[in-house]
Amino acid sequence: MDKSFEPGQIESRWYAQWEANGWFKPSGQGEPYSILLPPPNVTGTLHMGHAFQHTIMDTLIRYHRMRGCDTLWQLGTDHAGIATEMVVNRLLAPEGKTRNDLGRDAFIERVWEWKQQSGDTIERQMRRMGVSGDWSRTMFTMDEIPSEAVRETFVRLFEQGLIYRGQKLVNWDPVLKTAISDLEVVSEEEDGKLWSIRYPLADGSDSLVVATTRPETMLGDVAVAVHPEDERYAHLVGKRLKLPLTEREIPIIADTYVEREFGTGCVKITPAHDFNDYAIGQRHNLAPINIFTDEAKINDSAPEKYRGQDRYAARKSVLADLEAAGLLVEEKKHKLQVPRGDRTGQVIEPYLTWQWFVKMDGLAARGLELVETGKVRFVPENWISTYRHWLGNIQDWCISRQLWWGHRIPAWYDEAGNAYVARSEEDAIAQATAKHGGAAVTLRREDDVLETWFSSALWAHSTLGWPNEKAMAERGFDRYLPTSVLVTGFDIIFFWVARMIMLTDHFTGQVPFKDVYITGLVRDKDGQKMSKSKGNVLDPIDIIDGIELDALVQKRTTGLMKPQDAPKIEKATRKDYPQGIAAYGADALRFTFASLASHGRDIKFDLDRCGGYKNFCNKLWNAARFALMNCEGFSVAAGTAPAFQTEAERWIVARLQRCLAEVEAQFTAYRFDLISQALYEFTWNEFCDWFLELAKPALNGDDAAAVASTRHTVLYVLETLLRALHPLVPFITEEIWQNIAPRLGIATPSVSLRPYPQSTDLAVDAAAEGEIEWLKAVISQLRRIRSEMNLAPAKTIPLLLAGGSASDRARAGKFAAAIAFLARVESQQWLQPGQAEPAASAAIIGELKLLIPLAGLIDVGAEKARLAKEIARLEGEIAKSNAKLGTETFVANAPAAVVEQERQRLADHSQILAGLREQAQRLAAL
RNA sequence: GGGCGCGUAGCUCAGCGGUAGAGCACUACCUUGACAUGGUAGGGGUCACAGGUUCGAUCCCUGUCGCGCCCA
Repeated sequence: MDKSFEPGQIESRWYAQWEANGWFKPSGQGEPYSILLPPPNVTGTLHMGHAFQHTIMDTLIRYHRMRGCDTLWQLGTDHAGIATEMVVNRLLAPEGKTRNDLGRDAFIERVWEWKQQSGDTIERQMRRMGVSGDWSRTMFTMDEIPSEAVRETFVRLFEQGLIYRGQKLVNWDPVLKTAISDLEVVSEEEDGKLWSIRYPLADGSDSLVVATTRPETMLGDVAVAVHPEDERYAHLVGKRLKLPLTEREIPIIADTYVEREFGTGCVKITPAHDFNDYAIGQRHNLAPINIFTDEAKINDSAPEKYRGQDRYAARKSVLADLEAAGLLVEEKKHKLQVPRGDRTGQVIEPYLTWQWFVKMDGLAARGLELVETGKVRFVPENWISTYRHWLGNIQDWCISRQLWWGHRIPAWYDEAGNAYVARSEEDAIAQATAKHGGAAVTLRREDDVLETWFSSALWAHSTLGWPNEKAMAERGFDRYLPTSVLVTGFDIIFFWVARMIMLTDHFTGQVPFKDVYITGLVRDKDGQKMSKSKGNVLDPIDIIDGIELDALVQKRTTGLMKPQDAPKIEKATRKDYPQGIAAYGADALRFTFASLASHGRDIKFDLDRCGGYKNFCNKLWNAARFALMNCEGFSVAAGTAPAFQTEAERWIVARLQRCLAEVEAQFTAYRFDLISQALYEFTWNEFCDWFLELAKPALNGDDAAAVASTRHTVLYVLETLLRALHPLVPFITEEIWQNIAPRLGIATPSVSLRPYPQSTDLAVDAAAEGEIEWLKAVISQLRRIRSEMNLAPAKTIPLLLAGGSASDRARAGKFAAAIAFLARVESQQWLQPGQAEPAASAAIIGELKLLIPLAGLIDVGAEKARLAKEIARLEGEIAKSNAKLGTETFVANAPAAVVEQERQRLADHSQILAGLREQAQRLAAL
């Protein structure tokens, strides 16, 4: 093995072998354990959020696979309607073409070409992360099986009366010219203006003033509303206004929606262009007037002079005309919430269109019930309230999108506009013919497609073959549904988790998954969301492979929506990463993600932390080198248990047992941070820092049995540890394991095929733990004296031991070699009772006194100061204990064990204090 | 306005009714033979603030302040 761990050389090699051997496929044996991959955009690239979640899923899958489960990790990709269509639109732009120039079929052809070309990028990147899913059964949402599921679902829901077509106000992206979901609209505060406009009464007797941030929409006003209890306007309610710039008259109505304090207390009502106004319009039976085209230009419902103007041009014209008419009262600055599409960044227009909807009330009630009754469990469980809140206030789900890329809605229209929903065109024709009394009809297929989340909502059962019985049998529908756990972010609880729960239950009677583990969102180290426009994006692959500064700057500053931000981003990048990014390797990155996966909602990613875990990998690597160097020519037959000859061996096994018990418990609790912490601490602080150090004198000692046993135990514990770590850091553990396993006679081809170590496999020897804790205390005390007395590390010291119990004497004898080696002690000698102590630096452990003679080594003044400090500390502790034990209520009310513990602490501290005081007096007498 | 959550070491975060922890950063010493991506020792916290419950509160309750996110 090389002197240091170099991740790049080993990762690709092992991954290829694992995959080629088919080890990621379900074994078909054991208890089923399955996970659905939230399908990433097929033409996208891997980002930190994916890398994080994939790490969690892979760790769970590898853990359960090693525990003998029949593990299925269902992989797949999503067609991502809007996102993909936009990318292809952008590709067409340089050719000077739009999708309409190509026509539907040719455009879709181009999308498939693009998918062909870029579609495996993210899958390649997932392999770099070590993702051990079953690639052989990966699915794409536009494949035949999920497409059939989509058609079948749509038709059945329609037949059940749960899908309908209706005209409603939706969020409209006027550039993409499609409806988008509420959840794809991001409202942020922006600088705008508030205009006050005077509306005269129709009879000319009076006027009132409305305030608006969108004056152009006045062309579609159908009323002005005031608060019913607003005395200022009470006399006007019911009267009519003459709407400026148009010839229309509109009523003044009263509605409690109006906030009296806002603006003038008069609100213009434009039902076709505002969600609140739409609701008011319905309450007051006012027909909406739509004044926009699908591109947000003024349409023919408005006075002629404004027709064809873009919404912002129209705003200018309207304001100019109002000004000219003397009706513009005021213009002032105003902050307002502006809704923008999260894909395009365009200002979204509430827009009245015909769309397809799923009725949600019944489905939502059932979805709620499944979670409330624990059929689906949220981890952490407080996410239930988010889920509950959304389902409790749910609106019907608008599923149609005016796009071309996606599942085309299986509906056909006749010339009269009647819709026929059917599994095929033949069925639709048959329905239409029947309706028309057998007369031949011409049908036109619905142009719209379904929104992407519609197919994702079926993902749990469609990937298992539903509704095709043959496919269901082949893919293990009965075996793997419900899946074991869904790992996903809280941002898509609504988009995806809730819809999957509702639809999988509705069509299969099963929940899609038993647990939902909700992860936090990966942010940068300052808690900022990572985004291209902020220029703080990290690419997981760059962390694995490393990247030069210039290349990183280049990456971050190209393709920006606002190219003017490039200098700022470049500057920040050069400051944050003056050396670029080093290659940390996939294992370090995975371990970092695991250790950050506490149950919070933000994961602040700090590269320094990743550096720490790369060092951890190197530590493990070198521990293995040590083991191999000391085991040359040593091997045992398969299945031979170590003899655990020495206390140190029995101690490390006991510590390993406790570590494994912790890991088991934390896997159950989905606490990957605590899993990684337990393994990190065991590996570094116990195995490396103490066991391997204690092994050195044992391996170099004269006791042949101890040498053999220690060698065996080093290998045994290391092999067990590698198995325990494998689900988190698969590459490095495989590489090391391949070197270790043959020494133990293990012929298994991969660590991933070995059983996960269980705490119950190992014995805890409490006596050995006590012995080694004593030894650690002695060595720590001696090291502390050495350090505080400024003794050079290489300098050896003589040690005198005084007092002490029989067990102290036995232990000192037994561990003489370890003490000599680890504390650099050249001689060890017991003072006889009554024998005078020389001037010395001292430490006390229970009844035992450790003395390092001053002669030539130690400065008396320094030792006095050291003692004084330690005495003061102990006095503080003792005072605290005394105060507690002196409180009657404490002794009376606290649990006996707590009181006893406090007494013991007082006794221990007092004993040490007495010894140190005696020592201080002795020095004072010199 | 409604809801959820968070304020613990310089930074990122665990913890949780009974002696405040980790990683990184920091200080001193050390290139000894697994590892300087390292070793040894060390410094650093009135656990946001104020009340309350309790023998005992960083932890439970209430309020205040500050900061996020989601929904209106």
